[in-house]
Amino acid sequence: MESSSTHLIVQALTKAIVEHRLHPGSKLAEQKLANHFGVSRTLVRQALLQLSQHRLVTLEPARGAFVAAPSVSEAKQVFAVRRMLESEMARAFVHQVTPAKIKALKEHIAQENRAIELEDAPGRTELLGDFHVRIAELMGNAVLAQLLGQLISRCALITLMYQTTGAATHSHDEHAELVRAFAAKDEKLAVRLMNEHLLHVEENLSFDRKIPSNDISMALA
Amino acid sequence: MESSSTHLIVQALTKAIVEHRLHPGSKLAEQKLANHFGVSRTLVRQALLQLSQHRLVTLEPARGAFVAAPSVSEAKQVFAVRRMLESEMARAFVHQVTPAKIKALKEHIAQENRAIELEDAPGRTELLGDFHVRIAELMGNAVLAQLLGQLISRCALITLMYQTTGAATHSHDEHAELVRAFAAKDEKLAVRLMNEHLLHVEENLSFDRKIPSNDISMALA
DNA sequence: AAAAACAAAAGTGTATACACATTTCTGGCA
DNA sequence: TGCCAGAAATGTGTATACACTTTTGTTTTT
Repeated sequence: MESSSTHLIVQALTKAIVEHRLHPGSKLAEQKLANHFGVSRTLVRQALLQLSQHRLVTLEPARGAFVAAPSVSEAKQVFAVRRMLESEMARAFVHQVTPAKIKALKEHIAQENRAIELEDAPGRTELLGDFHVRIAELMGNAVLAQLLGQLISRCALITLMYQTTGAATHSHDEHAELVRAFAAKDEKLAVRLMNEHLLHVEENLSFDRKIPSNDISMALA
Repeated sequence: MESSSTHLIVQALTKAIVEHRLHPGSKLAEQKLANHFGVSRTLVRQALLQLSQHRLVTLEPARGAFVAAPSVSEAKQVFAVRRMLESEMARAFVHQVTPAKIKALKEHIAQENRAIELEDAPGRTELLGDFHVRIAELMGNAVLAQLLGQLISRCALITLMYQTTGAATHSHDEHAELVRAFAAKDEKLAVRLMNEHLLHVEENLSFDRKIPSNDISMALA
């Protein structure tokens, strides 16, 4: 893992965006970020470039960087891709389950539980997303895990805006159900549950809200 | 589409890598590239950073950039992801075929044909990969199309090294078969053909070769 | 002659400088 | 008052500078 200065900035900004401390549309001025992180604009620019590739920020020529505000249609496309990818991931996972893997997933779900009970919204959302990445990791497919991670943080920009506690516990329940299907090695059921789960997540989003912009130094403090 | 200076460099290098004019492992010295493109190191660095995110180059701290040399296991993971994604893409595509879309795919296949007859290896490989991206585009899912494009150019680093003319025509035939299944709206067949097609592509790679390094100015001339 | 130590060269990592574009502010004019 | 024009301020885009690291080549030592 690269732990360069640039990477730290990327992580910090990603966290701030995904945890919704930086709102979609907010301007990310290079010098302000540079001051905040105590580095030169050079490193900030590198970080912003990376984030724009992850689609968490958009770069407008000669105008600067802004926190991305994915359109409804883009969000739906991302979810469509997730359903394609993850339903097949579920199918493949069933064929390689082991007691250890089930145990790992159950532990993850226990963590989700804690976050939900504590009403820890950022931690909750992170864990709910990581569940899917964890499956990919347990399959030993790093490429899949990384891809999924990006898709999910891209979704997070949207889901976090609208996901309520109710929707969160619903997701959590479906994760548990999914793990039971895995444990039973029931391929068809697992695939169906994953598909429905993702459809539910998507349905629970209300695609029509206004989001106020925000100040950088506030959000990163 | 952004047509900034940086983007032009990314495209030029991507093309050179995918077309195998720059061999895996080759050093990409910043100043040499800067001289070649007539810009400063700044822009070259940005381009290399982007390419490293696309996994076409690897950045070694304090040592520089090198054309990526994906490991066998990484290649297999990429193919596994492609099978997951594309078999479901095929399924979804069947449910939204139109005569116009079939026509578009047939035209693409005609292009493939020309490239194969002309023994135009780079063009051939590009077209064979683009076939899959074209499907995603016809589905109107830009996210899917972009994701697939990256996966495929990542594969290209490998396939191009080992793919023979024979394998290429084989791929081409399977594309045609796939389109027939689409036209017949035969979901099961389309999904199966796509899966088998990708398995064949993967099987046709021989994962044990030596690749010589290469010089920059030669390759880009 | 081979290996180790040192010196020179080349290259990367980060900061800074400056040209140019955009935004914001101000003053004049209708 | 409201609006437009122009000027100051702010901010981005690219080049350059410089410290530090790696590599390469040379000399010394065994």
